[in-house]
Amino acid sequence: MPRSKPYHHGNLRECLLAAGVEMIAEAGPSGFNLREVARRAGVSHNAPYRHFRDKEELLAEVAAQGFRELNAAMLEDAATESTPLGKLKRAGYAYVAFALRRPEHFAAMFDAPALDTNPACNQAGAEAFATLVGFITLCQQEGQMPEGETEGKTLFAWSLVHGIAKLAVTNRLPFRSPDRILQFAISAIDSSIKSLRDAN
Amino acid sequence: MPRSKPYHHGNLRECLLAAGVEMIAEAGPSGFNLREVARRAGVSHNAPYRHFRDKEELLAEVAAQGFRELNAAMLEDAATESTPLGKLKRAGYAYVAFALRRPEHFAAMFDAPALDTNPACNQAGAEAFATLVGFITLCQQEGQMPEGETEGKTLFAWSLVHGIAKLAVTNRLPFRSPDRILQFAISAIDSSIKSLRDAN
DNA sequence: GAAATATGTTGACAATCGCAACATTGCGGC
DNA sequence: GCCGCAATGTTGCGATTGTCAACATATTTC
Repeated sequence: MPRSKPYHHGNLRECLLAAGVEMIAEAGPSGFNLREVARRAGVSHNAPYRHFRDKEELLAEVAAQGFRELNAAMLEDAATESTPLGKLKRAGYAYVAFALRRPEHFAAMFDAPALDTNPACNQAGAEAFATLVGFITLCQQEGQMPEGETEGKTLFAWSLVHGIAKLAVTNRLPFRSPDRILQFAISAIDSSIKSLRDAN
Repeated sequence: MPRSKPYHHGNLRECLLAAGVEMIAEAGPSGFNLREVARRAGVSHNAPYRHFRDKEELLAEVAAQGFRELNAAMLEDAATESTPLGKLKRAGYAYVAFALRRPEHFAAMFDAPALDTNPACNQAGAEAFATLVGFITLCQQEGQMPEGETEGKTLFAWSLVHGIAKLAVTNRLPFRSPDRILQFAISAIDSSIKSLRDAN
């Protein structure tokens, strides 16, 4: 049995991450603090420094975890559709739905400054992006979208859903319920996909 | 001369706001702190509390100032075009350009939690939104866009440019220079406007 | 079994937010 | 012209937090 359990606590690193995810969900990026995370994990306020360089690094790992969940949600939702275009739409829907479901976590994934310098976070983010690229490539291969400019098309789609998600999460959209927001998201995604199909 | 100058400092409130704007530009929302703002204004660390309830309120006013600048930039840029569609495109361009020019200020305007509860900030934000609504209405009146759904169309356009701006500012777009980003923004805006013109 | 290393703890310091108490300045009523 | 009062600014304080340094303890390695 190679390295089954670390030293004292058991596996403090994972516990801290879990506590961090929990705390982000409750307090958001501004209320997030190392000492409380340590408290929740039942260790002293300095124990986290054995596993993370500083608060920022722990937060970045929490964000990375968010990207993985987002990616999983997109893949799962897309799997319920059979056509490439259907999958793409569903992935966009899942993106917005994730933001609505975990607003604080979503904020932690994108708002933190210099977050793009963390390897784990970048990796996880790139995988989520790759999922979108994959769906668009699929659309192109099956003739449901013009060839070429795959990256540009993906960035266009991503920008739209990201904008919707961000505005929704910061309460900038004039809809009262999450359902109305998702409804708007669907119609916006539909419109944008039309423009992706027609133009180049 | 009615109330030309307040009491001791002169007009501390305005000074604090200016210092706040300056500080946001340099340190961003996370590095922003009341005491440094007070220092820059040359007053004690508690003087700001006579003009703002707390740090959050000062930040909200700084954000409101940002919305006014953003709005002015959109109006100014749009004025260089004569057609309604041209104005709309230019406004979107100005939106992204503003975010690139003042990334920290842009972040302060949208990332701060519970920022939507501040009246001044809401007011300024609503005015910027109204500018967009105005351009789209104009497009509809001049027959360059189908009638109806004005708000929905505006939200669609806003979401797109906001997404581009946010992703750009957080370094998520694979472009190296601001110029390349703006170039992408223009093509994305063009695509989206096509879909607004064609579909409903 | 002992040395080295990984992990966790205690204590300290500086910075920050915001409160409370105090000082000063300008205004209105007489 | 003078005095009380409210507006404005200051000093001092406690609580919280991030992070460093020194110390303690458990695990692995030889």
